[in-house]
Amino acid sequence: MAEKAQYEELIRQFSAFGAVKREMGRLLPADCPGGSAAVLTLLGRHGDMRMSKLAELLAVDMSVTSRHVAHVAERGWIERSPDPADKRSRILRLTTSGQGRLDEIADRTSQMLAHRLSDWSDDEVGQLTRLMARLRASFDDCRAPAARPPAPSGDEQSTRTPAITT
Amino acid sequence: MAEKAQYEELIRQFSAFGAVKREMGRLLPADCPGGSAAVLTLLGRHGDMRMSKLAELLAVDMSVTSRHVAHVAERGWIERSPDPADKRSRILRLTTSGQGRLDEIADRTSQMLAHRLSDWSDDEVGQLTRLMARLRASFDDCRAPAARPPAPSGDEQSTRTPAITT
DNA sequence: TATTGTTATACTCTATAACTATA
DNA sequence: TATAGTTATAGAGTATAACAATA
Repeated sequence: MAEKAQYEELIRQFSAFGAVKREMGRLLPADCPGGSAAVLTLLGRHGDMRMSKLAELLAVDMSVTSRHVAHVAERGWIERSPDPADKRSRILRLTTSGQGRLDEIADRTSQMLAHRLSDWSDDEVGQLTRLMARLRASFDDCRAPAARPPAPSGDEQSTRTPAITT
Repeated sequence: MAEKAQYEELIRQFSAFGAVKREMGRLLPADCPGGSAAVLTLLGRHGDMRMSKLAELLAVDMSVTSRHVAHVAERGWIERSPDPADKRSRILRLTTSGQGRLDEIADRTSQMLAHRLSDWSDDEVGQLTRLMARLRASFDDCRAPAARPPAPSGDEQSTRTPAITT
């Protein structure tokens, strides 16, 4: 358990991280903004999946996912096939064209990082990756533990807006 | 120097970090969005400063800084006094009210981190903080590097993508 | 002519809510 | 009634460009 000053310093780094994120975004192709790149990356990483699964991996609302997916589908980078097991669902699949786009993006961003982090050791890059993954996990875990959050309004975090309750 | 796969994994963590950032943003007061909180934090941390200095610390365009500053000034959290040395400039200063607001925000965010990172050691929090600070520095440094990186030898126009050929 | 700061405009990302079509 | 996905709307953040006042 760290001290308050340490948390405040960490929070400042969180805030400053936006500059890094924007710098990365600048080298994306004009027709492939960050949201589209994230969709391609996750489909390339985890293979075919449904909208709901993708929304969970993106950690955004399904409505947001739907827009990003529509954008990449319009450009032919993914296909949406009906799910035979559930006709409400759609299975997302990377096309050959989408794979090419993904490769291009991965090349650009990797080269950029290789340049920017040229004086980082292999181990340091790994450390940052691990710590950020754990950070994300620590935030995800706090969904159901019996702690005492300051605002006990009793709602579960979901990837989508609740349905109407009438 | 790390391998490409390692960079790609790091990039995925960058993308996923958005969820953490949004989670933090949710506990900010309704009248104090992230941009305002950042202004208060930096003024509290570094003391009085001019717009241009604040823009540099925020790592955003001055036009963006101007909007954030206007927002907090309207609420009486900072004061903008004319700079006697340069009448184009304005000196920004945290008011008592603004300091109170800042304390409240720092309390909330620190408590939240203390809760989420309750199983992190003091040293781990420090490591993440240091690595993120270094990451930011590594990006800042690459503004005018006269060095010749090994990968790109003759290819230009990596940042700017031509318009879509409809 | 250059710099400091402001404002207008546009674009991206996000969440909420309402809607459809299935289950 | 509940779930999967879509769409409409609104809010926050950002960058570019045009502008005013001053250097």
